[in-house]
Amino acid sequence: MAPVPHGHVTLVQVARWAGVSAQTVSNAVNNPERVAPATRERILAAVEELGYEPNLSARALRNRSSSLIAFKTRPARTDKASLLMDEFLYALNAAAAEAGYHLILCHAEDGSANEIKAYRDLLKKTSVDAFVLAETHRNDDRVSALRSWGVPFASFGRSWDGDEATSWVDVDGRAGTRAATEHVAAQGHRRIGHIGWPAESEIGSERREGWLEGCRGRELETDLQAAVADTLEAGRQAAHRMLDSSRPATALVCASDTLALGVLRALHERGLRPGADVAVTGFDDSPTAALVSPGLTTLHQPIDVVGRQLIQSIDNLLAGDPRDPQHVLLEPELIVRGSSLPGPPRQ
Amino acid sequence: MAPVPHGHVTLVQVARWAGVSAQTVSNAVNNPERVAPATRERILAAVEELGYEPNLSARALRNRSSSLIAFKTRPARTDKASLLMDEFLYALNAAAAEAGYHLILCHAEDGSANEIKAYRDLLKKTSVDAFVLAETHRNDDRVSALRSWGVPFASFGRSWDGDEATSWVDVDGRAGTRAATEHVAAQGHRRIGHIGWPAESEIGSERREGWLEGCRGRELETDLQAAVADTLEAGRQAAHRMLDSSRPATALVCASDTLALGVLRALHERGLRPGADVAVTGFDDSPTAALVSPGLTTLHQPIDVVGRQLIQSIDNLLAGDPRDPQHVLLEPELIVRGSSLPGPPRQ
DNA sequence: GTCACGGATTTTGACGTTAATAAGATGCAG
DNA sequence: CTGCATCTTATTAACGTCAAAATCCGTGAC
Repeated sequence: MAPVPHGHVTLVQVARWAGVSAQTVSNAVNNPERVAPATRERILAAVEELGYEPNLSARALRNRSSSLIAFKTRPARTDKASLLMDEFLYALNAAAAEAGYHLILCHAEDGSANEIKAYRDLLKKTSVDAFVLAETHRNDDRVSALRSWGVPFASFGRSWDGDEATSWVDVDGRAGTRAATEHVAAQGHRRIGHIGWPAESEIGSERREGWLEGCRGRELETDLQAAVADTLEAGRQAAHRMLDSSRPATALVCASDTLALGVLRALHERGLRPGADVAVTGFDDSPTAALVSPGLTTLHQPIDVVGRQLIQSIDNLLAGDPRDPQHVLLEPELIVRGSSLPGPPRQ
Repeated sequence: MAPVPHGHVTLVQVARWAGVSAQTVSNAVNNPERVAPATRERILAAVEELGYEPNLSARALRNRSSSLIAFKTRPARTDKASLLMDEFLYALNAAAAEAGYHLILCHAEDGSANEIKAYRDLLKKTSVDAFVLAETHRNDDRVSALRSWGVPFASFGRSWDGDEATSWVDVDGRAGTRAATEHVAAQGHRRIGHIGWPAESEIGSERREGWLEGCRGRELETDLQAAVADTLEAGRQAAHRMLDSSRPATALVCASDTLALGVLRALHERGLRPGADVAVTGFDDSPTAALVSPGLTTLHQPIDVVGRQLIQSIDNLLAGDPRDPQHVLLEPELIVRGSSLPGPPRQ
């Protein structure tokens, strides 16, 4: 199986074994067409036999390219419900591995200056091939920094500055929220409120737009709306306000599961039943959404597709593919659970 | 600020700038004591001025050591409440960065054979310095593989085989569960049930032991116990059984937040109030625990300490530190919320 | 039979770093 | 003033890989 105990097998050893020069082995591995079929076969057999794997450090040194893709993790805020970044990281890593890349993690304290410094350091030190950004926003310093360095990158989150040159993959929050709104409207709700984020948030604005579109499509009023921080407590208070209104909401479409869970808490405090009395929807399909009683209707992001697409884009970029910047907008999937359905709460 | 636009700065350039040889620059950076103070100062100024960062690929090639630590991500199971691995990854990466390492992610489909293959490939290709394992279990193939290759590693999760040679960091599930049990006993509960995992799970067994110890310390009966899969549905059903008993439980101590959420669902179905009617506790302090109503009493794992300790251990290992394998058992912290307190549910 | 062509293979050198070793400078004892 | 130890700096070579250039060899044209 593994005839070599340790002592990494190198090109030269394979070459000796196959009775050719090191360069020919290199060619057999990287440019098969340059090598005569018979020789190639013999070499590949040797590679197999000896368990040769090219040394990436040497390759990186020689080629100035490491097949490393960098991604910066961020603290898992425990007051948020969403596992999105965890799932994203897994999906991204799986896609990277499939395409022959490795993911290297970057660490920086909060603040884009720190982050940019960390990127630059990593770049100098390791010749990473590309970066993946997440949670981009308007006037994102990271984008301009990476662009000014000429480093390939792709982002999970569209380029909000109308920057056509950036490859990105995003999930259509507007379409998702509209779908949620139309879903509750289809259950007969006419007073549909929206609890979202402040206007500074591009993502929040998109989701609010979706709710507006959903309401307008059915000629429903859109006076019940709140723009609050993404915390459970903020959602709870906003829900109370909308239920205290003279013409209270019978459905609340939220910009996140966290906010929706705040709504559920408010309903609980008022002795109202989610679904039966007030329909509630969230966004992100966090684990919590499936675990609360009744289950929370929410929007699921096709995160594995996002990962694959980003790697795909980076692959194109690195290959110098002419049809360069790709822009991919994916539809989230509405997951209907008890919180938006009338009748006895079901799971 | 950055006088060099791109074109990585190398040792030789710094050397030229400072009027010394490349080796002297290398020494100034890595072995300051070998260089005369005045020269050192001049060189470090040049390093600063030119923004020199050592190229890790070249270093890895030369030294056969990359300052890379590998960690395998696993799929984020969306039916689980816990963000533990997400938080862990962040903590580990932060600690690694602080100590001058980088985290490289490893991908493998489920199954320890795949995982071991992935480890071996990574090792051959990148000369990673060390591995971090998580969720170790009895007869863990990964441990024997890594040991047989002579690769340094440390694990989050103790070595269940009584293997003294492995460095590990773990959280004391037994002490945690005992604390939870004693906490509900202190609220006056006398019929305390336990919903945990099957005996194959070492972690589950530890937690069950903690409950047993807590009960025995107060001479309470221990007949109400269940060993089930870690799903919400299993927790729900187990709770129903224990509440259908002729002498039903008034408190349920669970091995995970997921199970505890199943219990909450069962209570909801029965019209019982968590805390007031039946005390419930979980384990892991998942985001969900803080977000449900009432909040779920649970045990918080000091995950940042785990990360730092693991990197510390690896650092020692790599330094060839003689006081080699470190074993660190940390206490989880009991977070008391409404689900285990009598009276009106509070948050 | 010579020569040009082209495919297959090898040689050479460089990527940036550092261990090992050599060389140079300084000081001090004899 | 010679010789030797000490401290500092420089030279050499190697880590494994691969692009570029050089070499080799067989084919076919003239």
